[in-house]
Amino acid sequence: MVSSIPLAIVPAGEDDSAKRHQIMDGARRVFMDLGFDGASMNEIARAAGVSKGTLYVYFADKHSLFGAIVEKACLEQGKVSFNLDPARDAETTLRGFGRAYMDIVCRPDGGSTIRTVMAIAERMPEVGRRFYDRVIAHSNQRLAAYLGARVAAKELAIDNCELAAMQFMLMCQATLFQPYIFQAKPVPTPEQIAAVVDSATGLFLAGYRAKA
Amino acid sequence: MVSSIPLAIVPAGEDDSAKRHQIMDGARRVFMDLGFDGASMNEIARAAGVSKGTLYVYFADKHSLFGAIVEKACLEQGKVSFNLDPARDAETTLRGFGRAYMDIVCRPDGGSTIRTVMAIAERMPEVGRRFYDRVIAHSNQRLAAYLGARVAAKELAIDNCELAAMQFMLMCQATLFQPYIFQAKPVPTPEQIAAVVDSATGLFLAGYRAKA
Amino acid sequence: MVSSIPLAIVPAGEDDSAKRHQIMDGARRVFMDLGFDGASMNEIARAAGVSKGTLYVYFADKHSLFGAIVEKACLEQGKVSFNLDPARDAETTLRGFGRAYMDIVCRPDGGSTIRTVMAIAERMPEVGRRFYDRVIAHSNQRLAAYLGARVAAKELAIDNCELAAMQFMLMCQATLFQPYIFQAKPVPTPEQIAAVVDSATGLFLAGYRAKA
Amino acid sequence: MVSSIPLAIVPAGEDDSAKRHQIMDGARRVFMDLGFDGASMNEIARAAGVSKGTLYVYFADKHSLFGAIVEKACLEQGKVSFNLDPARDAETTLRGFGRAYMDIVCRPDGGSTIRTVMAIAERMPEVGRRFYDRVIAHSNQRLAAYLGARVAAKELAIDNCELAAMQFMLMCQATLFQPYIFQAKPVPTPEQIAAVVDSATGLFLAGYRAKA
DNA sequence: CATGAATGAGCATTCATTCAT
DNA sequence: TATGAATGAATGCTCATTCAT
Repeated sequence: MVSSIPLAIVPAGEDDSAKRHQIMDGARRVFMDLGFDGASMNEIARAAGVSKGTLYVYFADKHSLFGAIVEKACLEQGKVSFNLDPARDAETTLRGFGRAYMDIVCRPDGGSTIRTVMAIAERMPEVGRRFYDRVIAHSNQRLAAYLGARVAAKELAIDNCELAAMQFMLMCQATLFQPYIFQAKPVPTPEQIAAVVDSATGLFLAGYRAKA
Repeated sequence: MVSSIPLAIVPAGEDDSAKRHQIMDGARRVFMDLGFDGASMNEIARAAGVSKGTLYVYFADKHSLFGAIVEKACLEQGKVSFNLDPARDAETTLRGFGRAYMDIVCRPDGGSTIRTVMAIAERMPEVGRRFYDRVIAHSNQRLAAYLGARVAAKELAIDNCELAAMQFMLMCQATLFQPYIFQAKPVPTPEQIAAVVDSATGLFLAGYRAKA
Repeated sequence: MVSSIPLAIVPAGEDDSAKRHQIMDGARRVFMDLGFDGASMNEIARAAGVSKGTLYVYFADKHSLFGAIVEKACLEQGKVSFNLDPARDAETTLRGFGRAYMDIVCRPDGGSTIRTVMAIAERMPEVGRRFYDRVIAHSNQRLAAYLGARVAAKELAIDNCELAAMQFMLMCQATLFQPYIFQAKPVPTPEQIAAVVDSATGLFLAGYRAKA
Repeated sequence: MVSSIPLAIVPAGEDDSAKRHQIMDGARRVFMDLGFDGASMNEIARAAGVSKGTLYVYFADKHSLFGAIVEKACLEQGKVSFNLDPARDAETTLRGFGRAYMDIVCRPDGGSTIRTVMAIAERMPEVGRRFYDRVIAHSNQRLAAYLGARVAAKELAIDNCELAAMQFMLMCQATLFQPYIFQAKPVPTPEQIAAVVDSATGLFLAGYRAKA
């Protein structure tokens, strides 16, 4: 009797199969709209266009699926390229960074990701921590590195670049992000963002520009 | 001698009954630990030390109970008295305000409240909005009013006091609040808070102190 | 030591206390409107204007209260006096009886009693049986007795007076009672009743009048 | 020889799935025994031999399940074929109809259906109305049509055939149906039914046979 | 006797997960 | 591999009943 040797072996990296992507796409929409508890596997299966059983072929359980979604969001948000050319002057660069940063933060599913992850952080601390490290701290470090370069270039005078970077990032959110995420005001317009980012840039440079 | 006059009469408003407080205390802990969906009425009853049925004597349903708890948190957080004497100088006042503000925000159940409310804001917008108005916007307005007074006193030069107040409040959180709420770092120490608030105060005044 | 002899002893027949009546009145309305299962002790207490606890002072439980209500309804419906003078001629008497009978049967709470008792008869057979005996069979026997008298008076020729009485009573309901109780048609008007009773009387006498 | 063509294909309409029937069978027994409120979904699941969850795969909720059962009972009771050949003589036909009709009404679950539907009619009027229309009124109309044919054939002289049909149907129940449904007497024997139907037929024809 | 706060078993319903096909 | 029918534990909520006052 001939033992049948399979002609095609599933590649090890089948993790990236189209089906898996399809599931994650559907799941992301449902999780971000309804939160972890509000999302049902039924709804996710429907949104992904697969059967409920298939969900469990690709993901061990609801937690794993959610974790994978957040991981992917981390990857994507971490990949966003800001123009942080160390040779570029601070004012232009900060203005540009601020607007790009706020665009991400206030993008419908950007805000939802933050909200959804924050919501579950108490019960899934590793998910929260990972999101913080990969998205927030990562952006912060990139901006801090840029600021460090401008300090070296003598344009800026900053003691603690990470703190300064975070100060700038948070000032860019002032009056915009919190009302948006608490559903008190609609998503901010580009004009509102520009005005707040300009104000943040002004205040930042007033304090951190190197003295002549 | 027979005393037939009761010395203490239970107030007519049952809203303040001990039982109601007891339930809200237990429910707050459970809601803040597990989120709205994660908290079960069974668990809440156990935490409050009453039967499930009793919960429904005092609150119409889970939403009402949750709403009452958020409302109470709003009230308490809104009642915190900051020393915002309009005659007091900005540096001292901002330092004091910043520390007091961060103490509230980072108090174990302060952060949990913010997280829990933010988590449910998409599905219970009125709860999110109310929390934003009563807690965040309210603090912001109080600080903005103080800043306005210092502008009038010629100590500060600020265009948009509400924006400036929010910028200050957010800078006070820099590197502290987000890691804490995403479970990436433990609750900040008073020393950490003091350092960040000092930096925020310095940056703020560098930009907003009236020119001689 | 003197054993204190109570000055007022609760009379044995305290069953008829005003409170008891008050409770039964409220309970009857609720039971007849909502059925046994649909009626809650809370609603009954409210309708009766007493506290829930008081209900249990007078009645052991919900079943007992319901049983007492039905018993009372039996008593009342059994006491209704029809004009069944044995000397009166059959046509007039049957017409009168038929209308009076249908008035009772279709009276809002008459129908409700029948419906409510019938509904519960499977689970509380003794209640159903008792209602049948005291109300339906009883009316039937009274009419049968009258018919017997008219047979003796040679006006009628009937073999089985009980069967004949029941035939007449049911014919009086034709096209009126069932649609009413199944909610297919509103409660019949006196004119409708009169017409149906007249037809029943005609058919009855055509068959049972003694031949010359 | 290999047969690869399936001989029986499952029909597309899941409405007729075996599981659905199985559930309805179990549910019918429980609903008819305990009434709508008395029946619990737990009990129904047990009686049907499926899990509670499965109930909700096939029926949206308890009301839908109950409605489906009543609907099915309507269908079945409406489908019963009476021998109402318009050419057949009235006496034979009425006797046959009366017995068949009483067999249905007094069949164990016939009475239970009537009782159960009547019980819920106040709170689910559309269910009550539908049962009346499909079962009671429908039988009545078929008999009325037959009577109309015999009037045309000059065998009978009837003014209002629907009323006459109902009179006959109700007379067939005399002394049998009410005691049975109120649990005062057991289900009638065929002999008892025959006797009562014969009496009803006699009375009916005495009044409605066309005069020579 | 009368109260009404408190109870907890029971209800209808949902949903993450499994498994035969 | 993919399915979707089936499960049963868990949920929010109700209500008959009890009992300290």
